[in-house]
Amino acid sequence: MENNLKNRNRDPDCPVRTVLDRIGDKWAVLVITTLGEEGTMRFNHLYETIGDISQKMLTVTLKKLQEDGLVSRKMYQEIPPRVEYTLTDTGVTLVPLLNALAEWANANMKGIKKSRSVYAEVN
Amino acid sequence: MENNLKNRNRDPDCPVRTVLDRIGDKWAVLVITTLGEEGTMRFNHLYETIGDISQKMLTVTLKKLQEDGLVSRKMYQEIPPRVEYTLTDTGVTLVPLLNALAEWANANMKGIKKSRSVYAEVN
DNA sequence: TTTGCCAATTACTTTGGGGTAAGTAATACT
DNA sequence: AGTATTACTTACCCCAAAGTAATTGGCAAA
Repeated sequence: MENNLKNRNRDPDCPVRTVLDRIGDKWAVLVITTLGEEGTMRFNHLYETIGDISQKMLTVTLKKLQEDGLVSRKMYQEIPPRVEYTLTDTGVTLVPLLNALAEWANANMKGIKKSRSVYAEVN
Repeated sequence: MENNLKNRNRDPDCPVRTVLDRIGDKWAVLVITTLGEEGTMRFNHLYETIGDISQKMLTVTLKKLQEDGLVSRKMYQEIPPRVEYTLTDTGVTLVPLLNALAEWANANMKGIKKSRSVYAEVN
């Protein structure tokens, strides 16, 4: 409660920013919410479910999420290769927050779109 | 509940993406949470409170938020000019969600940083 | 008369996110 | 022999987002 706004915002280690670097990433959010609904998934399953992500961005995003300990990766020594991705316990705790945002989005999209079109008319 | 994941994700009007376009923006989040704490603020007050945003990005961000109807702008015909920014009712409803994310960030930053450093060592 | 204030705007440059396409390893199938 | 599969990696390129720095307008105070 007694946080100093200025200090918080200037802090290079600001937790909010640390998190936004990941959560603000559209692909990361999509991966987390998708894993949150489907549980464990293989690479191509994620790739097809998300639909418009490229392989490159999926690889990059998964790597970042592993790095942060939000997603775990399990590789099977088989041919053809099999790799499974699952949310970690920490990752799971993020899902309800993202879902809350999604619900907010659903509830407010109409108003936002209307506001945008009104704004566009005036300008 | 019976949402089809694939359809949802391929939908160009997907609410989640519509919202992420704004919420995923680091500056927008900073502006909303700052206004959420301080109430009405003038341009320079926001500028100084956020600290490391440029005037340009603050202007651009405020414009986007107005466009979406999340922030209202009130201009006084005075010299030197005075402009006040306030969250709209819709904008206010977003604050607790963003604060929840901030709390999550605070609670999990330590773990994330540790995970990152462990990951860095291995690779 | 020069400076400062406030809220921008403009011009210019840089960064990097993200796309496409091709390549890779190792094996099984035809 | 040739092709498919899986989970990537690599190389190359583009464009929009964001940063920097200078400028504006109109008035008041030093």
